[in-house]
This record gives sequence, structure tokens and C-alpha cells, in this order.
Amino acid sequence: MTSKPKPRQTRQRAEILSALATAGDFRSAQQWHDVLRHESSTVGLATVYRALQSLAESGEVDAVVTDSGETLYRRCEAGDEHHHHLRCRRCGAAEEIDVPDFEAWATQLAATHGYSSIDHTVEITGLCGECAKATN
Amino acid sequence: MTSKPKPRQTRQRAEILSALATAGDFRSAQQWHDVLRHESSTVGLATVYRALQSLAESGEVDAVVTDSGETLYRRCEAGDEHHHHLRCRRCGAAEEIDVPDFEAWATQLAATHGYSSIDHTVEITGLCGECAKATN
DNA sequence: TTATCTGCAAACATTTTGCAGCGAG
DNA sequence: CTCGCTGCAAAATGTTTGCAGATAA
Repeated sequence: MTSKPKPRQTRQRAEILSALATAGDFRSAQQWHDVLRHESSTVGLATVYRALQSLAESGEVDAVVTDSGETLYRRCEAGDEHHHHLRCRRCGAAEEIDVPDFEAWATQLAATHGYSSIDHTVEITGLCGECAKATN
Repeated sequence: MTSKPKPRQTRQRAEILSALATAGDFRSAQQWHDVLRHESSTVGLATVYRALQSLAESGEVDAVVTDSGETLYRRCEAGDEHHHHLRCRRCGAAEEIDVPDFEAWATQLAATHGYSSIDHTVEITGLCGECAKATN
């Protein structure tokens, strides 16, 4: 059985985790890299990509893909309040929304099918008022 | 006000629309391009991208972005059934699920915030029964 | 006629990978 | 000591764009 080796604790990895812990929102790998650079960290971009990728794989961070194809990451707050966004696919504006009972519903539904350790992604996109006007 | 000129009816566009009409599933621009090439069409890849892009903008086709960042298109069957999946993140198994009232709820919520042309992605992942047992 | 569409290739943006050296365990 | 991690730059991927010529209206 090929088991994955567990990541080593390195300065870079610690800094990345720290950055993730500080800001709880979704940011692209490049944005996280920028954040680190501004904190006088010297992590390389590729390292950030590799770290986020591995963290996402092990479930320590959440990853979503935007309409433009960028992958965004944020720290995963297992079981924490978990809110979703309503995002304008044109101008990128986003507002937090509440999805009542969704968590409970999803967990129950999954259980019905024999699934456990449920996680979910709910992405709602549309055109905000202004962009709707601008579009014709 | 800059109004967009309406697309001309060209051979290429017709072929693309025809291909979209034939297969109702989501495919990437490159895949649609392949399909056309196999039907001895000579449309260029860029043309396919441009056509799909314009069709998506005018709401004639649906576009979604995959986890790997590819954009997939399919003909838009306005008001068609739209189902979601419950997927096992370990073995990849997936089952279709029904999310009652979600569509309506999402549309209404979005409207509350002034959003229109709503689309959404609901991804529910977990461990299926077998994988849960196998996991240690 | 004229503005849009097309095809090609070059440009782009994001992410991945090869490789040599560093460093955690 | 070993093997994974890092940084750099080069490669890969998917998509967009510039341009000159073809073509719908």
C-alpha cells in the first residue's frame, strides 16, 4: 500500500499556515504568496502552490475554483460556522449569505446514502444589480 | 450606451450550435472543437472559444468551471432539471441527489440582494460506507 | 460596402515540474 | 545520513488576442 509521507514542518509551511490562520477568506495561491512576501517572508511561489495543494488534499484547507479558473484557498474551519457567498460573476462582488438548515440537511441526506464525514460547497453566482444593467 | 451587435449567422456558428444541440452534456471548448473536427468541420479553436463565450454571455449555453480550471459548456435547457451529486472523496463514487426547493430558494435569496441570472454549484462530498470502513 | 467573423499564431495567466542544494527527522 | 522540501526558471495547460483576409447583411 502506497501511503503518503506526512509533510515536514518547515519554516515556509509554518508561515503559510500562519497566513491562512490570520485571514479566513478565500484567496488565490498568488495572493497568499503576496501576503507572505509583504510579511517579509521569502517563500517561493511554487512552494506556496505545493503547500496549498497538499493541504487541500489532506483536507486542512478548502479550495474552490472561480469562474475565471483561479483556485482559491482558505483555512478549513472544521465544524465551525461555515458561511457561503453570493458572488457576482461579472464584477466579482460578493456578499455573505446564510443557508439555513443546509448543513443539517446535507448531513442527514448523506447519512441516508451511507455517507459520513460530510463536507459541502455551495456557490451561488449571478449578476449583481449594477452589472445586470450594464449587460444587455 | 454600448450595445452589443448581434452575432451573424455563419457556417461555423451553425456547426457549433448543431454540435451543442446534439450532445446535451458539459464539454470543454476543446472537446467541442474536437467533436466538430471529427465531423469534418474546419472551425478553428479560437472560433469555438469565441462562439461559446458569446453564447454563454447571452445565456444560450451554460458554462461551469471544473476543479482543474477548465470551462465546460452545454446547451442551456432553460428550466431543465438540474441535479447535484453526492460524491465519495475517497473512491470517487457519486450518486445523484435531489435538493428540494434549493433552486427556488437560491433564486429568491439572490433577488433579495439584487442579483439576477442566478446559477449555483452544490457539491456534497463525504466518505461512502465502504470507504469509511476502509479508512483508518 | 462595411463591420463582424474567422483562422492562425503569438501572447497570456495560472499552475506544474525538473533539478540541485538545503534541512528536518 | 536520507529523503522530502525549497527556489528558480522552464514547461505545460487552457484561454485570449492581434491581424489580415473572408463574408454576412
